[in-house]
Amino acid sequence: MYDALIKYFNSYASRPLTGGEIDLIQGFFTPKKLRKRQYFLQEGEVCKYTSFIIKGAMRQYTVDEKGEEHIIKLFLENWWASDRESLMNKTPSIYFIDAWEDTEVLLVSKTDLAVLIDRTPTLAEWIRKLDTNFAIASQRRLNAAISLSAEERFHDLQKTNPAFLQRFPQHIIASYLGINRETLSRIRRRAVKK
Amino acid sequence: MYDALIKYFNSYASRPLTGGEIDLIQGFFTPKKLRKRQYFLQEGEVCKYTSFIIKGAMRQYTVDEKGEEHIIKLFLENWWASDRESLMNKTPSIYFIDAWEDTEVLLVSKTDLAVLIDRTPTLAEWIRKLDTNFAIASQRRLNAAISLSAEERFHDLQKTNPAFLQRFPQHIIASYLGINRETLSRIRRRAVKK
DNA sequence: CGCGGGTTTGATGATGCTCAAGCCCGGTGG
DNA sequence: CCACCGGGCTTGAGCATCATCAAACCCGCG
Repeated sequence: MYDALIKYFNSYASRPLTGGEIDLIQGFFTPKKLRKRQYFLQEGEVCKYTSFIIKGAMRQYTVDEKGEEHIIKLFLENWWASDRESLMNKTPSIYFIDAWEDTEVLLVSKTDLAVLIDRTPTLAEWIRKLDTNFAIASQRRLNAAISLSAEERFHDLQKTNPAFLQRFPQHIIASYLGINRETLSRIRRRAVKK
Repeated sequence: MYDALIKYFNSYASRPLTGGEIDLIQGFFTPKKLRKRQYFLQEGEVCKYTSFIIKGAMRQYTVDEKGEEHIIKLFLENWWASDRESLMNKTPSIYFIDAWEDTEVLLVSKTDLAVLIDRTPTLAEWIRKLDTNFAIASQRRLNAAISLSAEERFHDLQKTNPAFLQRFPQHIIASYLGINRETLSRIRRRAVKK
């Protein structure tokens, strides 16, 4: 159950977690199962937990006045899903987060995570690296969104996150890329031809 | 010289910096002046320093095959400019960073900053908050880039970063928004009419 | 005065969106 | 076993938005 989490933390660590640390971590994370389409967070709620995905797939998105969903992020195994803004500031979220497949996660509250980070240097190291990686990825994705055409963005995604294409239907991918279903369909047709 | 920096750190702290800590910080940051158009970082270089802007304005951008600049970020006083990806991984940067006005910055190397964070809890607190804020801002900007039209993005910028409009010319703003100069010009004309 | 950097304007065209229809496929119920 | 339904994908026609190209303008400065 917790194996994936421990393995994940160790992959970021310069020294593996001790038995005591592992016990500590296990005490703070609680498992939860989400059915497909089940909300982890709804717009207007305050986000209470960060979730680590053991198995499954999730998405984070906004819904505009016309009822259209705009996918902000997609998550698979070994990713973290939460709305940090809502979590940090205790403000109502502007995002939805839900499961796209039946999903198993490990939950941890903001305060518990802070305690863990405080007590285990390995986790302090981890969160710094995670934040950095996130910053880097955001930068790159923003660059793609601003400077590439729809077609180029799709090919960029094929390179950087091919797994998404296997796990999410096309209309989700299209939204993630900021284009619409029909356009993506045409782009793919053109790509196959060559 | 260092006042702005100390004041800035204190604004993030739950307890003000002690005299000793201030001395420590001052020892690690070195002042530098950049003329307008002077590079802080060029594509292909490895980024060595993080710079804190005392006075002035900077921009971070990529240049595509056609020689077009795509503005990724804009910086003003009390912001931090660096390419974290290059800095962390010691890899050649894919970005340019330069001064848009004559600018004064305080430089700190990666290792020095790590030492500082290690020794002063206030800075450890600061970097966590900074990373979080950055994550939040990226999320929002990405959302804007994906789900808003050119016109909406401009009005969003007017709300969220009005200072940019005062300090940078329109073609820079246009690039930052991912649209071209002419389009921005027309958007503004329409906005004035109303 | 002329030059450079920046902005505006117009004409034209590509890119991507909207709307509408049809197809494919797996699941459900008569 | 077949009909039907829903979700997802494709296709086409027409249109809006935005980019491109070219020209002119504006203004501060040497």
